[in-house]
Amino acid sequence: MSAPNTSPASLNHRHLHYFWVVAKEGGISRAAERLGVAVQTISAQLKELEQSLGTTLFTQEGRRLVLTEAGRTALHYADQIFLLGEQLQEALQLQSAAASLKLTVGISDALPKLIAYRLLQAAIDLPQPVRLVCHEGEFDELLADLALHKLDVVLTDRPAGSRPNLRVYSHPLGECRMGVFATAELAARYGPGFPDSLNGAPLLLPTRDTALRGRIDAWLSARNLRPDVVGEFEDSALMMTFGRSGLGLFPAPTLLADALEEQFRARPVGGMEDVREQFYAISNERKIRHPAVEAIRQGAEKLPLG
Amino acid sequence: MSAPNTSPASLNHRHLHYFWVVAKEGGISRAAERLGVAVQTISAQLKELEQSLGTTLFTQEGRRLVLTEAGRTALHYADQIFLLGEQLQEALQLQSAAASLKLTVGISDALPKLIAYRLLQAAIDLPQPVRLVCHEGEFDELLADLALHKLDVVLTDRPAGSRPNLRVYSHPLGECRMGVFATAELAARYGPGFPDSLNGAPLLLPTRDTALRGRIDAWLSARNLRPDVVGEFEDSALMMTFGRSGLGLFPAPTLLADALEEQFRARPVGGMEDVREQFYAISNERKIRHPAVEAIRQGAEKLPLG
DNA sequence: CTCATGTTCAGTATTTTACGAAGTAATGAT
DNA sequence: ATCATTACTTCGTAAAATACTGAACATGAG
Repeated sequence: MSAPNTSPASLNHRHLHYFWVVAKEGGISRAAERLGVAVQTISAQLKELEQSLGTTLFTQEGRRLVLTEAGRTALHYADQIFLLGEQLQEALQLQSAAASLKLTVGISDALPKLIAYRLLQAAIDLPQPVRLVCHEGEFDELLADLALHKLDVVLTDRPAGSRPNLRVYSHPLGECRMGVFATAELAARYGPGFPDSLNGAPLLLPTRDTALRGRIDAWLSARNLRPDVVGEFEDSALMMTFGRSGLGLFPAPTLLADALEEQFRARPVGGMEDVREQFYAISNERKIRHPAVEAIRQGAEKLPLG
Repeated sequence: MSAPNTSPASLNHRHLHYFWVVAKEGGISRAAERLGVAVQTISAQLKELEQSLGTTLFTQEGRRLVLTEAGRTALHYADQIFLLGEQLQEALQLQSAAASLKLTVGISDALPKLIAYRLLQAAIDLPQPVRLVCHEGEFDELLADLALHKLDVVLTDRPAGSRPNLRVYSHPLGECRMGVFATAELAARYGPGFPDSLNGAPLLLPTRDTALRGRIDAWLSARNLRPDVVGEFEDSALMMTFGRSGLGLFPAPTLLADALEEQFRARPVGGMEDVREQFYAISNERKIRHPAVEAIRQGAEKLPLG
């Protein structure tokens, strides 16, 4: 319970400030001039301060005001108080200048790194500097970290289903058409006759627990295609790395065609109509408060993802 | 034309106080309860503080407010600032409690000590404790010290005449009838036939530079009395001490009859009609500001001096 | 004496602070 | 899922604190 307010009504900073300036300037008129305030005002406020403190701060000696003993004591404290006030403002100014916004983001393994990069670009491009901390991991782990506030946001390829104990919100960021890619050699062999050419073709796929895998399986079976699944990967970057070595064809966002050519020497083999990879930002709040996360969401709207 | 305002508008103490309490209480609602104001008020003032500081101090995490890094810095300073504020008030409270009012008084030699004591009684009896510093001396010396602010007031038996370079003000305190006193033996001898018995009687008198001496001389000559002036004294107490030894009769305020009997074994010999000793307080100010001096002046009005 | 400084007062304007009502979010219970 | 609860915000207006004008007055200094 709050104590019976032994603490005397906290002293008025404005009054103290006037007192301080008057003491520094050595007179009410000069203080009034410096403060841009009428002398009567200062005189009255000084009186109120003296009343609230229960002491007289100045005595009129001759034609000038002279600090009393109590006044000198008060001035001593006021000096320190206002010094601290200035230091506080300086400290925060420095801090905010140096303080880049910190964005701790979890990136789902299944999300192509390049997509993640393009999404995060919006945050990096914010006027204020952003310090990015990226964690990669499995979807569930990331959600757990998010709930514990160890992450500000999770970027992933699917919304967070309704979970009993987890209160998280999925913000759709967009989607992107998928295609099949491979090394130039494999592309030359399987490109013609696509998609029928996929029958028996060596194919790398995401693991079954990803959103994308289900859509690809559906797409294949709708066309009665039976590729030879030579590898399954949780991490799409790992899949592409294997694909680069010529182990098999692999699915990827068509959007990334150029980047895949450059980084993985991969050529497009064919498009997978209807199969789209979706992207979500998952946060703890229905309404996104973190400015960098909001930047990501807004940036995604304009991004040519699909 | 708002200048770049290098000097940051001095931060609002009230805002900072609200921030401080919110941080301490861990929430706006609890802070509002403790401060006895509405939550909206605090919320708004917090926003203004954040704006004025250019940083956000709290983030809403779930349903509670959590200090940001800047907020923690600000809290650190606020702690010190409000600690100082409390200390300031405490210090002044102690100081004013212990700080007895200091009254430096000059007492003219010619003024009877007992009169001085009775005059000062009013100051001593003030509700606030008074620390008395008494200086005795000659009238002119005391006036000089007064002008130098080494004395708050001079108690004397005459007003300060208009002096060219001295700006002092005489406040009449009252007057008191005079009588002639002596040891029991002398009183028995000279009492009968008073005042004619004074002819040839051994008499002690104040020196010629006192106000009282002039009046006594006038009184004597008006009655054609020629006493034998066996001693002149600047200090009335010294005169009475000699009188106590039986050296001669001496004048004194009739008011002090009881005290003279007790202290100096002196008996009244007779009264001196028309001779009165007057008392004045001399100060540097036309209007008395020193509360103890004012108490003396007021106390003298009620005192049975005459 | 005059000038500079400070006090006091009355009446009014401006700024700051406060609050009621309504709204948004997150949370926990049914 | 729906709903009440808690916590905070926003908006518009009311109350309070602060400031100003203008004028009279006190006092000490030159």
